[in-house]
Amino acid sequence: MEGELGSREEAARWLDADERRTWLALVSVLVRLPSALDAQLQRDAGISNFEYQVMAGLSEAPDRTMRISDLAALAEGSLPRMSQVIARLEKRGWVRRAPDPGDGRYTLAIMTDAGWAKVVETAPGHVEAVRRLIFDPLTKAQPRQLHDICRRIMGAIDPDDQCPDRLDRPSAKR
Amino acid sequence: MEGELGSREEAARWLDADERRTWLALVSVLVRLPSALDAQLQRDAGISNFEYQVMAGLSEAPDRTMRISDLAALAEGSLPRMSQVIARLEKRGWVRRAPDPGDGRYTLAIMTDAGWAKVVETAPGHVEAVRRLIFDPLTKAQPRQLHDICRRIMGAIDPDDQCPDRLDRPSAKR
DNA sequence: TCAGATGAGTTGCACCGTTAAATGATTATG
DNA sequence: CATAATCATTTAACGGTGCAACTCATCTGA
Repeated sequence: MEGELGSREEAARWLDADERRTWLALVSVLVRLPSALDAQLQRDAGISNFEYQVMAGLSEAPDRTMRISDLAALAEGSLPRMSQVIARLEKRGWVRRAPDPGDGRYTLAIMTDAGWAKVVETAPGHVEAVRRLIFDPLTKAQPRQLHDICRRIMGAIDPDDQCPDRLDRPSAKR
Repeated sequence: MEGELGSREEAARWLDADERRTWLALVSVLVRLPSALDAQLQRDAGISNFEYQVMAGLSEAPDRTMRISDLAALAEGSLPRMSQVIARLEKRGWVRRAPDPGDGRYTLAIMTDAGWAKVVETAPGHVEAVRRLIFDPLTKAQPRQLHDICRRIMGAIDPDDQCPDRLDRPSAKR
């Protein structure tokens, strides 16, 4: 059991040299980009990237209010995780909970004024980081290429869920 | 403190609509692709993606032996993390430890025959997943575009570390 | 040779995420 | 209308990761 790898699994199609280079480069980005973004937010705002995404999503919702389950879907996280995140944000005074008046099974997460202020304060630095790490180093044509590539990969991962359409800034109020 | 966002931080440059779409698509990939790859490995082989990267890296080293610190650098993980991963792999009989004869400060991680067998057995399914999720949905031109984009982003994150040059299969022995 | 400095690795602790079971509310069914 | 089934959320137990403190080996400079 050592030579000729692929004796079963119908002789897997290995990656060629170019594909391997591409794959390794992608893996690096997959590992380092999230941690770089997390580092910026943690350092400058004391929150995680995930927490920021939740805050940003909530800040753009009507009345800055959303059901926890919708928020979980939006931020692509599990329900228990979202429950804990909301608990943390609530403890910091940025969000409060209320049962959904229409259906008591749902819990609404409501962003407080302090939460809104936090997003407004945090967003510019975060967007700046996104721009610096992603858009600045790319040529004019590459963002479009990247977009197409990401859509195709997402299509392969999950034919449904074509990435939620959400803004990434505190919705310019009014 | 609520309107006109960006009163400080010298009026941040917001993302325009195209950039935002690209950014959201990339975020989805950043979240879902690693978890999809993890799911495949967990389901078919009972190991995490990170553990597999470590095993794969070790399987290609001379004598299937590497210093733990080099392995940590290769897999882009911290030293404590690598120490624990090696401990897990050792417990499963796939790796053993030995002090470096040349310099007792280093510890060598040595892949056992069982570990080699595990990699040989696991690799095809993993490569298949990589191919299915990434290369199959892309056009002929896109892998090269993706490679260039990733290199540029990595350059912005960390001008050094131009992603380790490592293979991604059990090096065909001999 | 010996005390201190450096460096690899490990360990303890806190935090975060996942999974599975528990809770509370609502709807379906008899 | 009572009971069961379903759904959103929470809670509990467990595993993995980062950080800081600790151990041990080696090197440095008298």
